[in-house]
Amino acid sequence: MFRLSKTTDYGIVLLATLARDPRAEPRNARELANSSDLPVPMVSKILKALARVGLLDSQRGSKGGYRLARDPEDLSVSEMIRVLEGPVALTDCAIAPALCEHEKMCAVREPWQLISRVVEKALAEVTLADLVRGRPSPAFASIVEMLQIERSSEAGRSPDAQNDASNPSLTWKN
Amino acid sequence: MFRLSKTTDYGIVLLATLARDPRAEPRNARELANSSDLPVPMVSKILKALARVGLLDSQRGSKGGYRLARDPEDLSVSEMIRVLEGPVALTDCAIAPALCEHEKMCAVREPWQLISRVVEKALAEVTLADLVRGRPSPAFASIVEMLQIERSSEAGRSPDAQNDASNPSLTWKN
DNA sequence: TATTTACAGGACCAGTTCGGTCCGATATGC
DNA sequence: GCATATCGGACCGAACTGGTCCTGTAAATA
Repeated sequence: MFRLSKTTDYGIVLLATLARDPRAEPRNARELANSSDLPVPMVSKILKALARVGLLDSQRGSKGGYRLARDPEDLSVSEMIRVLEGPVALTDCAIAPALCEHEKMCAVREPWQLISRVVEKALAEVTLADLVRGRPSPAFASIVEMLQIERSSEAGRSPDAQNDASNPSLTWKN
Repeated sequence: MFRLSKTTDYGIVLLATLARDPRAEPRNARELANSSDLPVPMVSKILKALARVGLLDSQRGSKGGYRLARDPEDLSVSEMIRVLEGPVALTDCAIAPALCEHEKMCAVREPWQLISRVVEKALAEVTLADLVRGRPSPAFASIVEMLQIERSSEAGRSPDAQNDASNPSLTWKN
């Protein structure tokens, strides 16, 4: 139903938890589960997956645990979703045209490809660091601003200039 | 895995098929299945769903069938998705905060709400008429243009001015 | 070296969703 | 009245999801 899977959802929460307070020593599954209020076995499973795809470094043995493998500034939501549940695309034919046997007579393949890329790019403008920082990047903020302007354009260009898109103090809320 | 369900996918194809050549007489499930290259029973099921939610008018009996109930200009992809598989939101907490029991300690709820709304707005900028017409609306085209500029901004503002966003001849491809 | 801690890599399972099929009831046109 | 065609719903098997558990192994410490 067009939702992220719980694995991805929790995975991003865990990455954010790790990014929120960076420490030298690794943090184990139990500790991360507690600070994220998630079930330990599930967290353990997701951490394993994140380590396998290279987003986390794992260390075995006593005092072992997980550490972020990447700079939060260089890890986008788009990439987190991609490694946790595959390419960001609304339809199969937006990944690779050959995946859809109806492509010959399909009237909407090209639109889906473009739409998927728009969604993917928008998600690429949000980094793990943005999530933790509490406000979107200027690039994402300007997308937000643009869409709002586009939507309320029939309202006659109301002077909302004080809420400038380039204002870096824009928060995630609203 | 962050895909539209086949029901939604097929449903939009069917709506596009209906919008592509508008006729006075209704078209039945078999005919629509043939012109869309989709299995008849599935098509029938989806058409029923589309009629139930009001996107199609159905007519029973001989020479019966389905007809678009709405002007293609006034039916957005966002709305098609919403009626076929629920609200456009990447996480449960982006629909209603109360749906998530972890909300108190969740660091990423507000970002998800904003991100979901961005995706929803982008999808709202594409109408059924746009899908059929073969090119995006100027509003959607400018989103595309903006994201591309944003992405290649480190390339030093290359003079791509001939590919203006407001150029209405922009196609869905690329 | 022995012990403890903690991750790796599986298998496994119950519940739900999804794609897909079928049938009786009902409404319409001829 | 009869043929046609949708409506509404039941139904099914397969796949996926969220979630649990167990065994093996690596690292640190005493």
